[in-house]
Amino acid sequence: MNQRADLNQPSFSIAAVERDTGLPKDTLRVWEKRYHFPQPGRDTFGERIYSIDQVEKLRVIKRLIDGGHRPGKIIGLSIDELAKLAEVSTAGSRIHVAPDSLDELNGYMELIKRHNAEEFRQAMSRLVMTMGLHRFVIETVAPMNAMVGDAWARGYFEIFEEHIYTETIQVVLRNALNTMSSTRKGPRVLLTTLPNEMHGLGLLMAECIFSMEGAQCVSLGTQTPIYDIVLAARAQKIDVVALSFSAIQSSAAVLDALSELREKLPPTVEVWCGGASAALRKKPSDDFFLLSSLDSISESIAGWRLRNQATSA
Amino acid sequence: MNQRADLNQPSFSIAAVERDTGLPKDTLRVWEKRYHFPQPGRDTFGERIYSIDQVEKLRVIKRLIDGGHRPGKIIGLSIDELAKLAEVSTAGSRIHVAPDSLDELNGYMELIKRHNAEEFRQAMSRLVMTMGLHRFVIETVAPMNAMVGDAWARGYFEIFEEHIYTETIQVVLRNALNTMSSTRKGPRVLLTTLPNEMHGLGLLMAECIFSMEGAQCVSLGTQTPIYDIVLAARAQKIDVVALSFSAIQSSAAVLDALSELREKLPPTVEVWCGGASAALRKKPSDDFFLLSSLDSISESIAGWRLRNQATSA
DNA sequence: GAAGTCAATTTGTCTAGGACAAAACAAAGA
DNA sequence: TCTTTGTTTTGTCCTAGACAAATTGACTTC
Repeated sequence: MNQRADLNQPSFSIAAVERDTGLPKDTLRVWEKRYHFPQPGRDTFGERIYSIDQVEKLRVIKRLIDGGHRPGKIIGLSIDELAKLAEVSTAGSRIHVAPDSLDELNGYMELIKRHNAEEFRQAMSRLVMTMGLHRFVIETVAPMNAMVGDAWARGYFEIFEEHIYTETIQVVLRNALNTMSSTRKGPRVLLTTLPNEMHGLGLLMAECIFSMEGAQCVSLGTQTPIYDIVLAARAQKIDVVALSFSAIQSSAAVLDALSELREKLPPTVEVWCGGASAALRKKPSDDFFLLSSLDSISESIAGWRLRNQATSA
Repeated sequence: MNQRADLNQPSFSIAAVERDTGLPKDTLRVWEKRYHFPQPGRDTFGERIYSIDQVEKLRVIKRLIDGGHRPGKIIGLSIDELAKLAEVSTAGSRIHVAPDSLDELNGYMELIKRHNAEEFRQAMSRLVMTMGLHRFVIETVAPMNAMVGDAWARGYFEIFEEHIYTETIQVVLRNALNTMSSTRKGPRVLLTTLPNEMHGLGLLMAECIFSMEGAQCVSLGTQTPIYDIVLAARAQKIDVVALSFSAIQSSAAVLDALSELREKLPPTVEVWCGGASAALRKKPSDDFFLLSSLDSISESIAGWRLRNQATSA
């Protein structure tokens, strides 16, 4: 219920921790028993109170687990050791940008950090104009998302700075989308996220690419129940359901949901999935088609056109 | 884990039911004990298996509960009785609009119901042009929000239709916002919602009115932790923090949070609150200033200007 | 008749400890 | 190097009970 009990030392209920970290209550309790972390205090009613430090450590741990580490091995480590581990494991992974543009991107990050929100917005708007929307999304927004995520995990960014970043990019992308005239030639694509997935920026980026490839996009925003995705697909005569996943959710839940969606959707409607979630890459599945990157949307649409050139109007 | 036990009769694990209905696992188990519904079967491992009928009934029940009914009274009813109840419950409620424009608004609702999403969007865009943004927000969007909410509670609208409505209005409003040049004269206003409050449409409507009154808006989107609102207010040199509340949250939690926010914010920064939440109207409070309607934003800004004409640049 | 107070009921969410399948790992064999 | 086996780890489910917060209903007061 209450998120902080004391004045200067904010504290979290188990439900709040679940919301903030993505770790289910059951898991939090069983970790406490098995690994002796986190060891929350108790309030007057015997209910767990997590400190801000514990929540932050849990977030780092969650991130590492999503990246392939195992709970038992890392839970005992200190914050510093975890941070070191995080750097090592992120170092060799994505964020593959040309080194020179990396400097440029870091410059934009600095704008946010120095709270020049307006200047940042103008810089982004200018970039869309000069690079074009397609390159802007793929070469600027995508890597910056990763950088902002890292900066936040490392404690360099505050939550509100991430919010300002997200909001600004959203404004710029939506503005660009508005200026695009809608075609009537491509596949009808329904864009949304499953329940519990609240990150809408990936969705918006996908919508940009889809639209530029000539798809007719219908966005439902975030968190649409499976049953309603099915209803919407029927009502809107959808060809492709495109879903976006961030890294937070548990693999089992994601795959389960996708299997249910596939089952309830007419066989002619395709399911395309993209995003950072490791769940999508675990095993090849017949339940959905994996968009391995934003780039692959173009090819996928071309493929769809080939498959459907006979039937499509 | 497994979603189906039988071939033609899909069945749901407790996790799947939680995802599809929004009812927490704990609640599902305690309902079973107290009200003897739902009474799921068990698989070989003794785990609950819910039938599709049970899930559907749960969805209806959830909707009625969100609409103010109480679990104990309605869980025993049959599907038909529940459906009847849903129609009656919202029959005579608020929504105060001129009767002639009511017909017009109903016409727009019909567009969504008939899934002419594109036509609806165009109609809305046209309205902004002819009425002007100010009147559009207050005379069209505000009452339509209420109508859509009612339609959903009555079961006339599906969730996905509400999503399409929200998404469309958002596109139209953001587009209108973009075409507005930013001034440098008015108060700097930070717009956001507290954690657990995910409805962003009210925020966007407020941002439209604020901007037209010459305020310099900084939006953080939804769900900003209190501590980060304070940080952002300092970093962005904010004069007014504007918060939006929908009806869902509990009064105590809202008032608690507002009191905490007021305490941590510098005294010079004002807190303005608006939205449907009953919590705001319970008692007059020194912690915040109540924006009783969207109209009152204009007067409030005028008042702020008077108070600050000496100090403001 | 409207509004406030207080007790009784309802309802959601937390607690505890235990169980077990599925996933991940490690070690042996082909 | 690749499969196959056994072992450990790990997440999610189970039961049963407790209790505060929210709601209701009866009662009193202005």
